[in-house]
Amino acid sequence: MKKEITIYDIAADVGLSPTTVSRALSNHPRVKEVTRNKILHAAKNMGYQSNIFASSLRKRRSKSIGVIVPRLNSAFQSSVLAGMEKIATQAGYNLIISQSMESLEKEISNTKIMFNSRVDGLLVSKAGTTDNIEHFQPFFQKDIPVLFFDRVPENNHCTGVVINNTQAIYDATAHLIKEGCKRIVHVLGNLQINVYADRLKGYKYALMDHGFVFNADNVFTNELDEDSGERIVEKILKLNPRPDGLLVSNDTSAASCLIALKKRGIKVPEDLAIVGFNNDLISRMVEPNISTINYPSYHMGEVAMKNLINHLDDENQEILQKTNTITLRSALIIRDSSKRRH
Amino acid sequence: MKKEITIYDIAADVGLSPTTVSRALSNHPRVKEVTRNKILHAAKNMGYQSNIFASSLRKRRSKSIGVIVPRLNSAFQSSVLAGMEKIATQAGYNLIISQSMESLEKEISNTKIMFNSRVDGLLVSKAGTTDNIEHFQPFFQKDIPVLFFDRVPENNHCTGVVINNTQAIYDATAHLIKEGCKRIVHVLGNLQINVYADRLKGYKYALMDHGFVFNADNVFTNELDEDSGERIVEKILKLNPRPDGLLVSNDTSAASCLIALKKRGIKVPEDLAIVGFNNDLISRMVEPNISTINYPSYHMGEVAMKNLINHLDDENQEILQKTNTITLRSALIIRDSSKRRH
DNA sequence: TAGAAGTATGCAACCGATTTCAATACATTT
DNA sequence: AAATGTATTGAAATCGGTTGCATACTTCTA
Repeated sequence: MKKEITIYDIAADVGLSPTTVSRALSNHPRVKEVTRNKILHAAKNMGYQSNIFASSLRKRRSKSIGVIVPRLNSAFQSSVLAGMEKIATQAGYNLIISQSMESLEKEISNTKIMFNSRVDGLLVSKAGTTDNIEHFQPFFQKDIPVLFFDRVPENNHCTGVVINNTQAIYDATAHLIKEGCKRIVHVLGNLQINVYADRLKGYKYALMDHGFVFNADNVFTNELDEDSGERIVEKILKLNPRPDGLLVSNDTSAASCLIALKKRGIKVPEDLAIVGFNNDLISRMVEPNISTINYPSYHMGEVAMKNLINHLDDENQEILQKTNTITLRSALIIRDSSKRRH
Repeated sequence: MKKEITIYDIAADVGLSPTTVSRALSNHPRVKEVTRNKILHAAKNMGYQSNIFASSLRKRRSKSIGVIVPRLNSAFQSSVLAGMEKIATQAGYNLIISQSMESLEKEISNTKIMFNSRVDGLLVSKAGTTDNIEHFQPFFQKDIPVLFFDRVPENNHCTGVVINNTQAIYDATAHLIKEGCKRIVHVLGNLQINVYADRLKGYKYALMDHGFVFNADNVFTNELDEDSGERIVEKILKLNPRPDGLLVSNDTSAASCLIALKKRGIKVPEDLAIVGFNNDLISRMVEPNISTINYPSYHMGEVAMKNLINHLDDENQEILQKTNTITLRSALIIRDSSKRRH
């Protein structure tokens, strides 16, 4: 392997000490302008490349941030990541990304790797089965900031960036009621996840506030994947009286339901009104367009990263410690799949 | 900050030298079984955490791999990344990910960052405007393997993982012809990108082989985003005679076209048959389902990462150097949007 | 039993940038 | 001209793990 150019080589070249070279390269003010230029020039000429390992070893920080998501190949998550990457790069941080595959075990293992990689901060959206946060203890102990997004732990020691899931589904439910729905089915994912637990609350509250009685039979816990529609619709058809409103916690599943319904000749929204969640591309592409909750995913990535980095750079640790939750604005988007009045 | 536990602390604790501790921790064979166990035990007890900076500095490798994609928030890319992450994690490599936003400038800057981060290898899908690969020179010079995927440079010094884009569109075109289409429009992205240039070839060859004359008016270069349908359909309607086949280089755009066509009362596939590309979720969800090319994105991520890591681990550098291109199987999936015969 | 061969451990020199403390050079003030 | 202050620079220790070479200790062979 070719020899690397180090600050010592530069120092020898320009006849100064490594100390001065180091200072010049990091724009330390206590180096004469002329000297600095001479050094920068030599560095460029010699093809100098700073060694981040040496630097990180000495400075005890890596200038990198870890991100753990349940799955990389999800429209929502990749949009969040895009927002994070933008901010991180701007601020000179690297992004180390891994996925937990919705498994607590993998999440623990990923957390360890991130810790060993000495990330300066960690951003996490929990796996479905994660019910404790023991495995983040090493981070807490070393005061390495951990910030959760979307799926946050119940524990309120942790800072999280979220939307108001309860409110969002409250609004969606109220909307369906206003459209004349009498029996609304709510389909959601694993209730261990705050996101879904909160939404269920919103559904209940809205029913209550509008004089409806909550009925557990109308709540389905389900995978929300591409094929879920068939299973969900089968269940719906077994209910008597037949539901006339459907609230699905993700647009992919909502679209899948829509297709399954149409296949059976059930009209949307006339026979059954649908509202999805996320405002994914798919909600705008199927027919009828699916009403949904706009989830500002890209923005969530930006906000989460910005907060974490602010915390790191300004050394005003307290801000994040005192902040408990950052709630982003989400909004109901009404489209044809739920318009039953004229 | 609390003091870190180092191998020196462990050494002092068990009454051995740091050398032996280091060897024991990295499973070096020249340490007695008993000694090793004693050391591992102490390490665990004392809460030892290896310092990768010190290790990387000395060993001159980072155990991390860089990935540069045009955009993170794309169904295709995020699926590729998911495949890469799986393999990388299994092999003990970290993933440092960044996006070029389709800009050469950002790609260059990202490349520099990756180089400075001393990734052990680099995986790249080129930005649209990238027409040279000068900026990877530092990697080539230092013999750090760079592997391209999907969007690869023309230059055939580089190893790439791709599908046979020419064949894919050839098949799609031939299919449309077989379905009775006489005038087929092909919509694709920036022709600087090999992916689209190759597809255009496939389109031309297929026309030729079936006795059609290629007509440049039938080729549109376009953004292939969610809103592209309106613009594309407007252009189509200006053509005379009216086209009866549409080959769109991405499913999002194909779906967008489908919607724009339906809005105008043009029947798919009767008046106009459509074939998309990628086999994204959306192609299966719209009505009619869109015929498309199955692009094995997850698999591409796995294969690319596996090859890169093999190369790194086995030290048999030659394999990758001698491999020019790895082509994955893609296949035409025929759905309702292009079935015109009974 | 001497000598060879092998096994287990340690010494000390790295890897390359940063930073504390101190020294020197230079400018300004009285 | 002396004193004080300020701007530049440098020596050396440090971050923590790895590794070539040396040494001590076993075991085996002739």
